[in-house]
Amino acid sequence: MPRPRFHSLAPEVRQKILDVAAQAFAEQGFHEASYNGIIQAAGMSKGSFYYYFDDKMDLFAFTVQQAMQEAAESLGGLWDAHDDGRDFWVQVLDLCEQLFQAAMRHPRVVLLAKAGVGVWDNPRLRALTEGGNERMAAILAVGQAHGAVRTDLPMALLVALCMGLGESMDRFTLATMPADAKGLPEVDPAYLEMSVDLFRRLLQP
Amino acid sequence: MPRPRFHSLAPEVRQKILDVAAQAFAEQGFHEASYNGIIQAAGMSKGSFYYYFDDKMDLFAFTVQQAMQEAAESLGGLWDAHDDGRDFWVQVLDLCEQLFQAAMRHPRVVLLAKAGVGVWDNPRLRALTEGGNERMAAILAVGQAHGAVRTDLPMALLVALCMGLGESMDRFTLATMPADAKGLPEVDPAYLEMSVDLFRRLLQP
Amino acid sequence: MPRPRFHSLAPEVRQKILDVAAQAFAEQGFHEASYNGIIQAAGMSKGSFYYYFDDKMDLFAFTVQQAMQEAAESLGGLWDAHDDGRDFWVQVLDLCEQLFQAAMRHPRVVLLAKAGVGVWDNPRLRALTEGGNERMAAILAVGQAHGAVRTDLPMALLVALCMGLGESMDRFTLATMPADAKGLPEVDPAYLEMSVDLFRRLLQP
Amino acid sequence: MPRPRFHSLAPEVRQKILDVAAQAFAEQGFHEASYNGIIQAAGMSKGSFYYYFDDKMDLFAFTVQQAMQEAAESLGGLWDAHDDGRDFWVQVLDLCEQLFQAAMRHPRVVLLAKAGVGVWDNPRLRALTEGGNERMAAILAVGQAHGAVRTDLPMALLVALCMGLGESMDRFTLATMPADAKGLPEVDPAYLEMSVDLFRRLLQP
DNA sequence: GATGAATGAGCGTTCATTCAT
DNA sequence: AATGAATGAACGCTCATTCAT
Repeated sequence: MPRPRFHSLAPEVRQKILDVAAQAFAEQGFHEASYNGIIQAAGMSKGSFYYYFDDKMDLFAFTVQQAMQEAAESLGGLWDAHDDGRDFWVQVLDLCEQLFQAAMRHPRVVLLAKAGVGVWDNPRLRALTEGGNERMAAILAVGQAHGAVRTDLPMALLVALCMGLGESMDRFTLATMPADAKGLPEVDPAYLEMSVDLFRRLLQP
Repeated sequence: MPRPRFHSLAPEVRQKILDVAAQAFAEQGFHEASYNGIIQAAGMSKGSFYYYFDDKMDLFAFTVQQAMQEAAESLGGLWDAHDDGRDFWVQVLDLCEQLFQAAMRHPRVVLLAKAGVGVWDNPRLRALTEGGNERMAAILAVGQAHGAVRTDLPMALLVALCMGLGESMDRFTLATMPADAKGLPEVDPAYLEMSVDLFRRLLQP
Repeated sequence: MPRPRFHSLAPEVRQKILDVAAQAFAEQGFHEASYNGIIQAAGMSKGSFYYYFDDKMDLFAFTVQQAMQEAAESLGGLWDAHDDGRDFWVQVLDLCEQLFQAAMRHPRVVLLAKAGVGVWDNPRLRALTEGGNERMAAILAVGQAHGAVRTDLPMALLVALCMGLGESMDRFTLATMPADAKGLPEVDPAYLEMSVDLFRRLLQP
Repeated sequence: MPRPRFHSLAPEVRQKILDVAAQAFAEQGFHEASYNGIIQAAGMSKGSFYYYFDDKMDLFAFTVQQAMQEAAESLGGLWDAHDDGRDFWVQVLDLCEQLFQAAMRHPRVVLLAKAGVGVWDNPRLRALTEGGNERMAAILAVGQAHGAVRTDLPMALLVALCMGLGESMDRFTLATMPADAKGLPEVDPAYLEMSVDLFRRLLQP
C-alpha cells in the first residue's frame, strides 16, 4: 500500500496514476504489464513513483483495492451484507442488479480480477481476496438465517462455488459479447433472473 | 508440438523434461516460468532444447497435451461421451469418480489449467482448449437426450458453467488440503455425491 | 534517432559512443556489428544504452546521420545545390575538391556508406538515403540548366550513375592506399581533374 | 572449396545443394543466410555437409564460383577476351548483349555479386573477385590495343570504373523494374546501345 | 520532495560447428 | 560414408529497481 505521502498528492495526479495503472493491469495482467510503462504513462519520474509506492506489487494491491472500493461505494450499503426482511432471493436479485450496474460503471474491477490470476496468493494481496470472500460469506449467512441457503456444506465451499459461478458467467458474457461493443450491455431482466436462478439452484437447501 | 525426434529420446530424459516443464508452468504460469530455467533444470543445453521444441509455446502446448492425454488414458473410454443407457446422473457419478481418481494420479493437469490463463486464446493452443469444451458439450448433449439436462440455455453457457463449477471445486479442494499433503486425498463417496449434486442442481431442467 | 536526453550527455561520452559505433558499423556492416559489443566498447551498461537509443537500428541511423552531417558542415553551403553562374564543371571541380577534403577529414562517412548495404531500404533509413539522392539530383538539375548535363536519360539513372561512379572511385582510392596510411592522402589536383572529367564524360550531352 | 569427394556425389544432389545455397545467399546475403537452413533445405544431414564443405564460407565460395562458371559457359568463348578484328565497341556491344542474355538466364550470378558485399575481401574469396577483375582487364586491354580505350589511367582504375558502372546500371534496372515482374525484361536494343555508350564515354581516349 | 541516469541479470532465441556412432 | 544429437556463446532487448543529485 502506498506511503502516506501519496495521499497528499494532488487529487488529479492520484487519479491519473490509478487510471493508468488500472488500465495497464486490467489489459495485460500483473506480470505482463510493464511497471516502467505505467510510470511513463502516468507522466511521472521513476524516482517519484518509488517515493510513493514500494514496488510494482504495492501499486497493484492499491489499484485493486481502489477499484473494489469505488465499486463498493457505488453500491451504497447494499454490498455490505444486511437483511431488510424481504425474501432472501428477492434481496439477492436486487443486489445482482446493483452489482451488474456497478460493473457497467466500473468495468475495470472485473478485469482486474483476472489480472492477478497467478498472484492472488501473494501474502501482500491476501487481505484483498479475503475481503471479497468475507463479504460473500456474510451475504450467504443472511441467506442461511432466512433458511434460503443450505447449511450442509462448509461456508468456504459455498463461497468458492459462488465466486466460480460468477466468474463463469462473466466469462461467458464477455465471450459472447460482440467484439465491437462499447462497455457492457444494458441490464436484461430476464438475464438477471436466470443468473439468480443459477445461484439459487446451487445454494438452496 | 515437439519435433518427431523428441519421441526417440531416452524415456527418462523425456520424462525429466516433461516433469520439469510441467512443474515450472504449473507453479508459475506460462509467462512467469523461465524457459531458460526449465532448460537448465532439465539438465540440457539450450541448443538441444531448441533441437526438440520450436519455442517456449511449443513446450507448453506439449506439456499440457501430455498431461491431458495421460489423464484421458487413465480414464479409458469413459471420457469420450457415450451413453450406456443407465440414468444420466448415475453415469455422471461414475465419470466423476473416474475423473477424480485420474486427477489424483495426475494432479498436474489441474494446475496446468491455471498456468495458461492469459494464453489459452493463442492460436497454437486453441485445439487443446476446444477439445475440452467439445467433450463437455458432448456429455451434456447425452444428458439432454435423456431429458436430464436443461435445454433452455445455450450449450456454450452450460459448458462454461460446468467448467467454472469444476474449477471452483478444484480450487476449494486444493485450498483446504493440508499443506503437507502429498497428492490428493482418497476419494470420498459422500464428496463425490455432493459434487454431482451440484452439477445436477445447475443443469437439470 | 536518439532520445533527446542523449544530447545532454557529456560531450566526451557522446563522442565515445559515436566513435565506437561508427568504427564497428564501418568495419563490419550493420548486421555483423554486435550491438552488445558496441555497448561494451563504449563502456556503458546495456540499460543505459537503451536509455538513449531505441535499438540497434536507431543507433545506426544516428551514426550515419552524424557522419553525414559532420561532412556536410565541413562543406559549408557548398553541398547545397546552388549556382554561382560560373561554368558548371568549374563549380563541380570546386565541389569535388571540397568533398574530397571533407572525406579526408571524415573518412568514416565513406565506410558507413558500405555498412548499410542490405539495410538502406529500411523505412527508418529512407530519409537518409533519399537526402543524398535529392542533393545529387539538385546538383545535376543545375547542370542541366547550364546545358552542361544531358537530359536524354531519366534523372534517377543519372543519379545512380554518379553514385556508382563515386563509389567506384572511393573503392579504388581505398584499395590502392598503402595499408599503413593514416587517413587519406593529400588532394592531388590532377586526380581531381581526372575525377571530374569522368563525371563529365558520363553526364555531358 | 569443397572436398574432392563432393564431386563424386550424385549430380542431382550436387545440383540441389547449389540451387539451395545460391538462392539463400542471393536472397539474404552471406551473413544473413542461415547455414543450418541451407543444409536443411538441401535435405542433407549436418554431418554430411561438413563432410563435403569445410564451413559456410567454403560453400559460399563454391556457390559463387559455380554461378560464375555457368554464366561464363553460357557465353561460350565470348567472355574470354579475344579480338575478332571488328571495331572494339561493336565487339563490346555484342558482349553486352550476350552478358545481358546470360544474366537473364542466370539471374543469380547478379544477386550473388551483392550477397558477398562485406565479405569479398576475405582471403578465401580473393581468387574469385580477382578472376572477374582479370577478365575485365583483359577485355580492356583489347580495347587499348585497338586504340579504343584510354591508356592514361591505371588499368585497375578502369576496371573499378567499369565494375561500378555496371553495378549502377544493374541497381537502376532492378529498382525501376515493376515489382511483380518475373525474371528480367527482354533485351531492348536501345537500352543496350545506351549502356555501351556509357562505357564508351568513360573509357574512350 | 523530486528527478532521471544508471544498472545488470535475465529474457527467448539463433547460430556455426563438433563428434560419437 | 553418413548421421543427427549436442553444444554454448552470442544475439538484440526488457525489466524492476537504486541512488546521487
